[in-house]
Amino acid sequence: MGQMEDLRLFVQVVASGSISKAAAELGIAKSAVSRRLSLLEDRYGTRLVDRSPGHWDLTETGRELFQRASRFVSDVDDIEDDFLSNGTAPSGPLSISIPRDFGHGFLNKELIDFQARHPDIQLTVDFDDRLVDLARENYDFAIRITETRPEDAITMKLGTVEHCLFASPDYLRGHPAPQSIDDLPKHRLLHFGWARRTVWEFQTQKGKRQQIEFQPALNSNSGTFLLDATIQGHGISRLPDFIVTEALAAGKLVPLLPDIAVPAWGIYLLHARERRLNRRMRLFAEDIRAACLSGLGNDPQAAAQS
Amino acid sequence: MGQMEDLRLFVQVVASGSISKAAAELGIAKSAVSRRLSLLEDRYGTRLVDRSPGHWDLTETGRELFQRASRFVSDVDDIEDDFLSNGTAPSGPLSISIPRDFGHGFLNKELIDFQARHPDIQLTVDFDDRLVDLARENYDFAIRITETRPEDAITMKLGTVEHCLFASPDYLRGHPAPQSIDDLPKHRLLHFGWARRTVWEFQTQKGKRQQIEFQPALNSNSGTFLLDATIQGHGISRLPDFIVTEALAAGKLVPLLPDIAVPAWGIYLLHARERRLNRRMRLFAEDIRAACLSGLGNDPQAAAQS
DNA sequence: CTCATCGTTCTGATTTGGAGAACAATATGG
DNA sequence: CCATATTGTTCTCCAAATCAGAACGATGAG
Repeated sequence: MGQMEDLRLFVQVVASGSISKAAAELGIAKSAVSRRLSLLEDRYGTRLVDRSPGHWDLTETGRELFQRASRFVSDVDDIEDDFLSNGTAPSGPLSISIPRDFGHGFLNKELIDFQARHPDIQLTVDFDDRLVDLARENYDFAIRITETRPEDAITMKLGTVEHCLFASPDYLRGHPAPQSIDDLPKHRLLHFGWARRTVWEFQTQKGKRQQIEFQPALNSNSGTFLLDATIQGHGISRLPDFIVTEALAAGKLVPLLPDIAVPAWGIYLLHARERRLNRRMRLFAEDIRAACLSGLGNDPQAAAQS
Repeated sequence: MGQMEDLRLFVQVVASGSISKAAAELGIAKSAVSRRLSLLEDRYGTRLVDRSPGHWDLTETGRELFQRASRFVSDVDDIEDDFLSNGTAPSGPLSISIPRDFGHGFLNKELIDFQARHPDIQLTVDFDDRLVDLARENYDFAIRITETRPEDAITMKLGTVEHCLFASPDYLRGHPAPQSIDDLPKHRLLHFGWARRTVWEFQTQKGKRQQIEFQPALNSNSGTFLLDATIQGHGISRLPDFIVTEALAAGKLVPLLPDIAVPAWGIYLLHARERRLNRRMRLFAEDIRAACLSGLGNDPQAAAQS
């Protein structure tokens, strides 16, 4: 980063009125915002914001810095806007591999919008749940939703996916809803993936981690398939929010153990290690990142992670 | 870095009129300047400078960007100037360990100037050739001049020190000057360091690496001592430029094999791995780095490395 | 008094950017 | 016309910077 970027962050922080809010708006951790503000204050040898939990007060120096820095920050934004549109339209191929369910359920609109904004980019979207070999199969990007960060590519974390436990009302008529995590193995559990026996991990309201080990009643790599199976009363599944939105709204599914937290999976944007980002890739990455940050416009209530 | 810093670099490049000159003025490699300019052009999707070896032409777009970016860059510089002086004067202890010869022969003026500029900083300068233990001995910084980068600390490379071979005219009256690297082992060689047998490495004009192995006639860790010994005709030594400047000017020493290159040693600024830079350290590091970049003002002819 | 939320600090991991080598391109001088 | 020097470009590796996330302290509200 640089000192100019620090001034821009300062302007953002003051405009937000809190470190936590600024972090959410910027899409970075609040520890990073706190740290950079402190470094700026250290650099200038003076406090710019008097703050503590529940207290926020811009100092006289901070007020003056905000006033002066705001002017050039908007100058820079104007320059960026003008020159980003001033050049030739980006063109050429851009190929993305996206998990089927996530793509259809979450990114369709965004992908179409991106194509509309950049008609000269030849966008290829491959809906595929395989772990593609980015370099060999010549993808620019892949999106993956996993519990652990992929290690064989350069990854950008776009956000997280919350999971919940669901069952249909029909299933629950024949099997009383579980009252605790320990009750789960007594049920028919539908697992995303392939495993003869597997482990689901949870976090209780008190922060205690707990696992269950079980033999899945059903295995599949299709979230849509698992959704359908769950709706038809085949058992309890653990599914990401974006898959179940409609079924929940229609009353076809019921959330279970809502006080239990399922560790979120990360949404990662991957590209091959040796691939430097070109302009199309950068535009796509920025759009996708912004979309995930704002909850993809589909659900403005979705809060940015912090 | 960030997009604002890239615009600042662009302004600097245009003002310099060449990538090589801008690199020298910025104190970074020309590959880095070339790279960042290309990335900026890639980002805006248009050429900002038409350039090739010997050719330099600002495009229309580049001209406009330069004009607009120049304004806010000077705004930012004004803010930096005002706010850096606006705060309380930096104060507190700052302790540095510096090799004796390098410190006395090269940094005295700079250290005094630094103290004058920051009277509230309690500067402690320890002229010591030992490899100090930064953390245990509580130094903020150490400066070291070595062939290889120190690995047990965080290092910033300040510059390089050129070495040459020297002898006194008196010595050369009794021992004909070496005509080639192969002639060297026939001479009495004075070595900086401690070694029963050691190796000196050279690079011929054609880029070929060549070594000699020999038993030093004299070992010492004091450049001053080796200088005196060389002046008194005890043999041939390999010494850094900053030690021999006066003796050369006075005709007390004669350079040998001037077409032969001695691999330069690096000047490194070290601080303990677990030590975060405080304001005093940062000010010192910036001053020292700038001083080394400009050849320490003692020799304006010294060109910046590139 | 307890709980929730905010801000801070620390550590490990990840990303970014620079150094340097190698090479291509171009201009100049012999 | 050829050789050399200098500039600009590209690539790879490594160092440095920065971020994420965990843990903890502080503060306010109920």
